Amino acid sequence: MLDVKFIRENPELVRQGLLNKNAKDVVDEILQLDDKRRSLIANVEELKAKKNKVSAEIPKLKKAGQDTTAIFAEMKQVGDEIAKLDNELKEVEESLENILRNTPNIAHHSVPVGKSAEDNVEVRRWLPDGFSFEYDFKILDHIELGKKLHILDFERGTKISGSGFPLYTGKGATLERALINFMLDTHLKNHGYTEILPPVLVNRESMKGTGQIPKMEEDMYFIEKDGLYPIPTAEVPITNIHRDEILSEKDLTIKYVGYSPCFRREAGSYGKESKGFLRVHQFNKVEMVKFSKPENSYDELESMTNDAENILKALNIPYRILMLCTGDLSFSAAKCYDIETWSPAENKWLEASSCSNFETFQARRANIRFRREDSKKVEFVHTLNGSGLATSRLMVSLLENNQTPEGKVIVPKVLQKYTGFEVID
RNA sequence: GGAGAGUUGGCAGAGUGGUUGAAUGCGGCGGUCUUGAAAACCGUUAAGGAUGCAAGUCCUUCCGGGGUUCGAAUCCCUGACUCUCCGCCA
Repeated sequence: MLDVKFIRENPELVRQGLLNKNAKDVVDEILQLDDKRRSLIANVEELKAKKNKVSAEIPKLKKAGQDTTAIFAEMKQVGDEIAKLDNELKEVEESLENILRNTPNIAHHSVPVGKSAEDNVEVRRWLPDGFSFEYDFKILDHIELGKKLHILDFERGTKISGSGFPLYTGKGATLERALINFMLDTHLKNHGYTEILPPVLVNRESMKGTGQIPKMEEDMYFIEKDGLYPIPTAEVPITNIHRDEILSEKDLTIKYVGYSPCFRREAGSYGKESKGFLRVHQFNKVEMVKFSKPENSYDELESMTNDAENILKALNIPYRILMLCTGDLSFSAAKCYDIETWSPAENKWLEASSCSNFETFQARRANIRFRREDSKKVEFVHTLNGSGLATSRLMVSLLENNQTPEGKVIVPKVLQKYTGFEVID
């Protein structure tokens, strides 16, 4: 959520920011409502001050035995007037809040201006030693490999739950679990994160806090009976750990990492992009979340991206880093790096991670603040998160890049102590 | 699922309709004393909003929402959560 005060003071900057993000220009609408709001506040507070003053006098008058009938009548009127203005104010505030909650974050100045994914900028790429985009044997895709090696069973997954619910079997299940553990261990031991194992059903407040609601409501599963949402990412419960809290400056940066299954309806997105693992309703993800001081958040974004990259380097998977342009940034993000891994069978790059800085956008929604040591002032923190990483997309690249001409899959060295086997055949 | 009790400031805990934003204790911060520290003593210690250059002034908030009243932390309704007992159960 953007700060009204900031919009009031920098209307043109915000206007341009919204345009760059392909969003509707709501600046004037916001400013009008804000004006109305402030004038109503001035009126109603004046009346309230009067009410308070008189109310304090009444016990004294009563004690002195004076007749208070006239005052009561007058105060009744003041009370009615206050109620009326309060109602108006509430309506204005609700409209304002409604617009603000549906207005995206604006991008950091370092983000390239652009319309769509085509304008994203490749920042760097990393290829394993001896890697080539040319293969001297026929590459199988992850679905064929999964079937042949009896490690992925999409048909039975569909029988059990419906399309988009992958079933891992045998060494496939073990490999998945190994991957999760390897990623968690790396972030804990090498990158200094604290592990979290969060609830996977959350309440509405939490979904609002991280910005999935109201804008993305259609893409969320919802358990009506209990008013709970299966999480689309561990970002939601982990960021909400500190909702409505004032953190100590000395505790920042807080770095959490957690594994969770992720649930997404992906409403209306069936088709060629959705075969196998490319788009699923349930997948596993290890998520990194940071709570940072504003002045450090962009350094933290770089290091978080590196943390995710280190996983891919260790797994020997080719990847590239894209800086998303303004038009392709998600609703809440001010800056974002996508990490894409290479799929030889698809012959393209697949998004496996997104590392974003939300600045104060989520913190303002979720009311996450910290107190400065010296000035004792309270400020919003910056929140960041990044996948580290999503195993389903990663699994595509992992299987395809490690296949042999005979159609076996070599388990990457770093995973072997987790899997207990070196080859899947 | 059934019955009951509760939710007050960083924490503990008073307060059942009228200067209560809220006693008291603990904790935190500042000071006096001390070579330093402890103890003791004194002071201070919520967040948000409106207005103002500022100092300040004012408003809101005692779990959330609604109501009664001239006036609500206090009374009524409702929702969430916590605890105890019973039932059920990984």
